[in-house]
Amino acid sequence: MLSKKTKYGLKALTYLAKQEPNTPVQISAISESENISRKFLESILLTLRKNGFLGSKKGKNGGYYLLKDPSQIKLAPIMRILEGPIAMVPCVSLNFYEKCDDCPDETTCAVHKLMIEVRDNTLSIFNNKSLSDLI
Amino acid sequence: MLSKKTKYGLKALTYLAKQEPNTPVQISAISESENISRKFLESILLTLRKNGFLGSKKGKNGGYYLLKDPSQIKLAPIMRILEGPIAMVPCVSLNFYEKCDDCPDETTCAVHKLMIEVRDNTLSIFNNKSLSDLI
DNA sequence: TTTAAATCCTACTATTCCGATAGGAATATA
DNA sequence: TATATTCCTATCGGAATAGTAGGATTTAAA
Repeated sequence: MLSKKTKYGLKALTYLAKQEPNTPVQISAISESENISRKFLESILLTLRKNGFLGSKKGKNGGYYLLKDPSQIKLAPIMRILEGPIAMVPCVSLNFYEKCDDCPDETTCAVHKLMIEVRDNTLSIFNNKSLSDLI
Repeated sequence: MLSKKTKYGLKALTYLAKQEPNTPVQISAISESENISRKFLESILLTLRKNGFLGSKKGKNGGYYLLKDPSQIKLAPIMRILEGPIAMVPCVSLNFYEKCDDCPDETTCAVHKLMIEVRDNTLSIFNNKSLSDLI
């Protein structure tokens, strides 16, 4: 299940992608338009900024704006920042790999093979779509 | 992320698929072979039995066995029983649909459309694979 | 220069879910 | 009758989720 954090983050980014470029949009404008708790959204936008997806301007008339053209912002990195691994099991994750406690040998694990296939499918969607595809 | 419950369930079913048909296999045999907590596995097999995937025999020399040929047991229903919805958001789930609080109109929601695509991809894998493909 | 408006930052909290455990009841076999 | 097994309910600690609180900091405009 997608966390609210990720869902709200995607919605906020899509909202920003529809605005005039490089013009700061205030958190409250986004939160009201998208029905997201203002404070929660605040923390989400903060992590998106810290990870290089958003720029911000403080003070009066401040806000957030996209740092790149929506067509240049692929979904996969966003998903990784907000949601974490795209894979359904850590032993199959490209960016968050972890060995399973119970598995002596990954190469013979039935679940492992299956989840690689699922990951590849999902990943190809997130790699081939950008913010502009969500508008 | 796949829950341990689902992962262990799939492993247990795969293990049973490799055994002689209609011959009860004890929980402890599976739990030892697959490195799964015995008590936890017990509860997983119980729900699989209650949902018609497994038969059981009580008492001495009892155990669990598959009710159908492994090639006839598709993965999608197993996933739904153990993991719940296959979709990443409830508003896109075929079997566990729920409306989103924040979305006034699903048809215009960017996340909604995206997640339908992800669901369709994942679902086609789970619909087209059966236990015999995991062996 | 003051005031208001905005982000920034840290910490806290309530609730839910996950993974597991406990302990015994029921049942079947030898 | 003894033993081995599943069946069932209940409980529990820890982690994660979805926020909330409150103030510090910065900027623009009056």
